[in-house]
Amino acid sequence: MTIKYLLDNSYKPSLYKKGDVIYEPGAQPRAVYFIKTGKVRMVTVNDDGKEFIQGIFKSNEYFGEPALLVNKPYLAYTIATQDSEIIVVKGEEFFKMLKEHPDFSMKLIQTLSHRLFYKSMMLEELANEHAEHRIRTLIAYLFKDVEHTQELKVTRQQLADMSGLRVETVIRIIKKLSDQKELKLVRGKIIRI
Amino acid sequence: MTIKYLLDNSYKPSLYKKGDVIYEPGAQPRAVYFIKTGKVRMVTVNDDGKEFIQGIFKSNEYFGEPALLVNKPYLAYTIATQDSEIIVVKGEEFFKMLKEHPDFSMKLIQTLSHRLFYKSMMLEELANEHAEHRIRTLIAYLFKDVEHTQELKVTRQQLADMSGLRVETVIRIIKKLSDQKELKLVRGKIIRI
DNA sequence: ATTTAAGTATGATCTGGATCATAAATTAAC
DNA sequence: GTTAATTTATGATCCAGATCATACTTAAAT
Repeated sequence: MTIKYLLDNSYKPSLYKKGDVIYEPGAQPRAVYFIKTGKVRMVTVNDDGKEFIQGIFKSNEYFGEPALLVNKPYLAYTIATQDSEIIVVKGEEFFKMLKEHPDFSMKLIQTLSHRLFYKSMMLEELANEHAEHRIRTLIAYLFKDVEHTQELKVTRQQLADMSGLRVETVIRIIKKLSDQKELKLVRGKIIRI
Repeated sequence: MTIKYLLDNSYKPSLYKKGDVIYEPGAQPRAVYFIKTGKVRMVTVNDDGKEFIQGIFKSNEYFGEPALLVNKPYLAYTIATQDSEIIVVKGEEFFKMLKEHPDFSMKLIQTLSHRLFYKSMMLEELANEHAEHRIRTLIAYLFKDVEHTQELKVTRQQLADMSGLRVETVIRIIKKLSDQKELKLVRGKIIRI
């Protein structure tokens, strides 16, 4: 719906190549980003260079609004994980869209609520649960998102970066879950059971 | 603004006593809660009974919208931490408010964005940072909220429940921060320096 | 004013997951 | 199709923070 609106109104997408940084922490937000095609990851990086994946966004989704809306510098990097076409909508235009399209405004509220749900869930996991529980929850969540496919297209490293664990730990746990027949491994890929 | 609107329109608050549970995880959301007076804490509880504080809400704030907006069962308990007057606004009325008051809708978007910011910050901390860093960040954040007062009115247990650490660990770290003159302790209370 | 409860304090021990190291298997690039 | 780069795999060691135990201090009930 919203992407359609943007396309219909002849917004031209910018092209980002795999690995390109769309914005960095500390930068002042001036726009909202609608993904026409491609995929990005939003990551915070600590002093040791360890990444934490705050979110993954794909085509027909948008990102970067919260910082713009509260007018605070970005906390995270947003990086294209593959070549992507992204429509960059200037702040004023975005606010205008919100004002003139109450249904879009409502949609945004729901989107933000969804993200809050995910973050609340992960906070609980990181605060209170052990590695195995975290990975179980995360995998269940990721599978819910792709009901048609049986295979998860995430690496162990990505799971680690989403759960605050280390690759080795994730690898060991997935192996264990596979031994316990909670999932299947085919050539390293995680298959739902 | 919003509370004023509700009061002007003669909404009657419900009374909750300290310790009362306003809603529980699993329950289907039917309302949004505006705090007239008092304070509540929103907590998730794991299988071992360990609490994680997802948020604290005080007078003139509201809570419970995300679950209503995405129409999913609550994830957390919300519990009055002191006697509170709370205006319970039914779902339909809340949606009506959103429709009829675009400025309120905009305010909500900003509120949700703020909460996302906080949760992103804490996720990064819990995923990547050690105990001392977590407590430093959390204390700085809490102090920012009360610019006038010099004393933090949170217990070590609350800090533990917000940071995913144990009381003993929090106590030791605060002692250390005090030794390093990063804060002052007066009768156990944390004072800004 | 006293009892009771909640919060702070500190030492000793234990452990889950990090870290380090090394190699095999997949996938991507040329 | 071969080389290079990721990703997966597995063992050995280490350590931050959890856990357990016990005591003291401050605040809240009665």
